[in-house]
Order: sequence, then structure tokens, then C-alpha cells
Amino acid sequence: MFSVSEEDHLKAIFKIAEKEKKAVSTNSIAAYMNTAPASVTDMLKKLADKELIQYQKYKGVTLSATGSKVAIQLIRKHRLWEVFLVEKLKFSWEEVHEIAEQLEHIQSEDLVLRLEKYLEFPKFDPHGDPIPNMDGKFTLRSQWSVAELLPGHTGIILGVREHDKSFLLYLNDMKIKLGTSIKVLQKTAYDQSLRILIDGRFENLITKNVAHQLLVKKV
Amino acid sequence: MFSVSEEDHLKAIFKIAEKEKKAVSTNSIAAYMNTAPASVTDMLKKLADKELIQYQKYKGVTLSATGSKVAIQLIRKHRLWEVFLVEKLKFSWEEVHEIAEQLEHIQSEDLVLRLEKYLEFPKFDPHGDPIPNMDGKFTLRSQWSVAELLPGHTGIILGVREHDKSFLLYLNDMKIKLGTSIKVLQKTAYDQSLRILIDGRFENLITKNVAHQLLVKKV
DNA sequence: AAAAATATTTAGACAAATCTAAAATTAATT
DNA sequence: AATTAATTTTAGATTTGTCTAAATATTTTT
Ligand SMILES: [Mn+2]
Ligand SMILES: [Mn+2]
Ligand SMILES: [Mn+2]
Ligand SMILES: [Mn+2]
Repeated sequence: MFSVSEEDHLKAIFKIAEKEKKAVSTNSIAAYMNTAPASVTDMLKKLADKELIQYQKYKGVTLSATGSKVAIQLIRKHRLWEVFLVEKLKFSWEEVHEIAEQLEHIQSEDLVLRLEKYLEFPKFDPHGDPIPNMDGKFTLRSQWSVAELLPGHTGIILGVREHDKSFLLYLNDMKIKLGTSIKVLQKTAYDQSLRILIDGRFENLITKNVAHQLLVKKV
Repeated sequence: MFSVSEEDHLKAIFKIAEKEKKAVSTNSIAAYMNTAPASVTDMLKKLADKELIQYQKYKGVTLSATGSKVAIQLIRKHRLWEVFLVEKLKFSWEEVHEIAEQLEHIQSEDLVLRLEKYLEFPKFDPHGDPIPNMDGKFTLRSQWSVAELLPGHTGIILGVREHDKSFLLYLNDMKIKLGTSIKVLQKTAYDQSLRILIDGRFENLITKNVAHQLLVKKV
């Protein structure tokens, strides 16, 4: 139906639009995709012709209903494959993104449905990101970042905002993974770094930024 | 490393060479791949430049050691994914080829190894074709076609030569699958069609050609 | 061994996806 | 409101993989 590049562009637009409510700029897409802005412009014209986006020269783009659907289905496939790689093939959470980046483009409706069933309809991926259902609906849940927890309070890790491999490896070193409990012992007034207790066993110091990337449910 | 098209051409050459011992012709590749002979010639030049094949104009091609390795690894991945699709996702054997045709191109050495382990090192795919191991070695076993069985003798289905979807659906209708027992009741002298007994329960008439496609071990 | 048929390659074209450099537009700063 | 800076688009190329039509080589038939 759509090429790998078309799908990847739609996904990029969707993900950028998720964070900033306004129309998505050419440069932001180029930065996200690691390509030249001129290449993005070419692709935007094509996507606009196919009515997957609304596009006005110099004004940025927004996804059409169809474009949004394609992007969400791609994200759905990506996250289901990540669950497969971690749950079944025992990959670690920092290893799966690149492989899922390829697997998400495999074309077969039936495959996605059977995979989802086989995985017992997971609602979140190995990074804690919600997996849209067949109709594109995401499961919502209330979550806070560790930066928002008050000293003395505890949270259980639900997910991470940052997906960078080096960040995930850093968390591995600290024995932080999904389900880990994090108790905030102390916040430094100066730079908001935090002393935390990990699973009631290991104490560690993390920066404000790291705390911001860690998503928890309060307990 | 290599493009999807390069990989598919190498696989085509390997499969054609398997049947006929001589150098593989441009036209046979074009027929196998459903492309124009001129397109094949272009690709052959590229594969020869990369030293994946030996190629002399008008004389056909043979795979180099490297080319052969790439082809075999592709076949390995294809067949492992087919096992996954049938064993884990419960696809039927006639549904998996097209999907595996895509999955075989996913790039990750680790993925193949983990998949193979997860599937518990299968030696044959859902059509009874051998799965090469990491080093490219195929498991051999003695097998006969049903056409070679004498009346009164019985075989257990090990695989099929023909992979066409309509052929596999025809076998489904006759309740023939891997492991099914086939007893030859009678051979017609005129056209060598056979009356067979399937799993000791169903009698059916099959043509000489169909019998030739069915591979069994003698019991 | 010619002639005819078949197979293969070359020539020239095209679509997709990318790039760099230059031009045009929009946004920010003085 | 000018000027400057930043963003975006256009123009023109390049690579990859494909095609058709014509030319060439090989094989088969007479
Ligand atoms: Mn992708
Ligand atoms: Mn993820
Ligand atoms: Mn393929
Ligand atoms: Mn198979």
C-alpha cells in the first residue's frame, strides 16, 4: 500500500505532532528522520497528493484522518513486535527498537492480529508505551515522572520517556526496569538532583533530567 | 549489507541451480522472479561486480562461495519464519510463504539465532524443506515420492515438492498434511494415476503428477 | 551450413528516494 | 520598518531497480 519511506514519514509527523500541538515543520521532520529538509519537502508533496497530510508550502503539515490511521497502525505494529522480541525472544529493552523499525513494515493484516493474540493482547510495550488497538485507540493511565514525586514517596516504574540505547543501558546498570520501585529519599535544592532507593535495596543519585524521563505510578 | 532485490536474485539462482546442475540462465531467473530478462541482466552485472556470482555474457551464472552463503542464509531465515508462523501463530501452511518472503529480509544476526532457539532448532519447515543451520549445512534424509511407492506399500508424508497455494489447499481438502500416512492401493497402468488410502480412513484418486509432489518416508 | 527461432544484452527511459546548492519565503532582531 | 537570520522550497543530480524496444549472440531446425 505505502512505501517504507512514506510510512516512516507519517510516523515521524505523528510523533512530532504528539509533543507540539501546532503544525509540524519540514525541518523538525528532517531532524527526526536524519535526512535533508529538501528530501522532506519532496515527500510532503507526495503525501499531500495522496491526501495523507494537509500541506501548504512554508506552513507545515498535519495528518489527515487516513494519514493518522496509517501512522497509528505502524506504531501498533512496532510496539507489538517489541513485545514479541522481549517477551518471547528474550531481547533486552535497549536492543529491540532497530529490529522493530524493520518489522513494523511487514505487510499482512492477519499477521498483526495473530501476533497480538499470541502475545495475549498486551496494552503496553517494553518501554511502557501504550499499544493502540485495532481501531487505533490507546490505553490511557495516570502516570507521573519521578521528578514530580515528593521526598519520602514511592513509585513503580511504568515506562521511560527517553528511548536512547545509552539511557536504557544506564538504567540497566542501576537495576531499574519496568516494575521497579523507586523511593525518593532526598531532593537537592540547588540542581534538583535526587537521591533514590531502588527496589528497597540500592541507593543512587540521579539528575533532574533522568528523573523526568522515568514514569511511575504512585503507591 | 545487500538489498532485498539482490538477496532475492541470489536466492532465485540458488534454487534454480539446485534442480538443474548447469549454469543458470538469464531467462530462467526472469521467469522465476517475474521480471523482464533485461532487468535480470542489469542485476547480474551488479552481482558479478560484487563477486557474488560468476558471470560471462550469454553463458549464464553460478554462485560464488559468498553468493551461495547469502542465498542459504536467506533460505534459512525464510524457513525459520515459516516455522514460527505455523507453530506459534497458527497459520496454515499455504498462508506463510508470502509473509516469510518479507520477513526473510529483516537484518539482524541475533534475531535469527534467537528465533531458531525459541523454535527449538527445527530441522524442517512446514512444507518439509530442510532448514540450513548457522553454517549453511542442510539436514539430509531419505525420502521417496508417492509415485515411487509400490501398490500395497505405505509412506508417511515428510514434505511437498510443489508449494503452490492451490496445491496445498487441494491437499487440505484431502486431509493430507505432514505426518499423514499414505497407502498406495492401486496404480492405473494407462496414466499412472493412483488410488490411495489416507490415514487409513479416506480413499482418493490422485494423478501421477500429484503423487510425484508428495514426499514420504517408507514404513 | 543457412535460415529461423530463441535467448540475451544494450540502449534509452522512467519512477522512487535521496542529495547539494541556490533561490525564495518567513521569522527575528536591531 | 529594514536588515539579518532561519526555514523552506526549487533546481538539478545521483543511485537503484525496473521497463520496452531494438540489436546481437546462440541454438535449433531445415
Ligand atoms: Mn521504520
Ligand atoms: Mn518502544
Ligand atoms: Mn524475498
Ligand atoms: Mn517452505
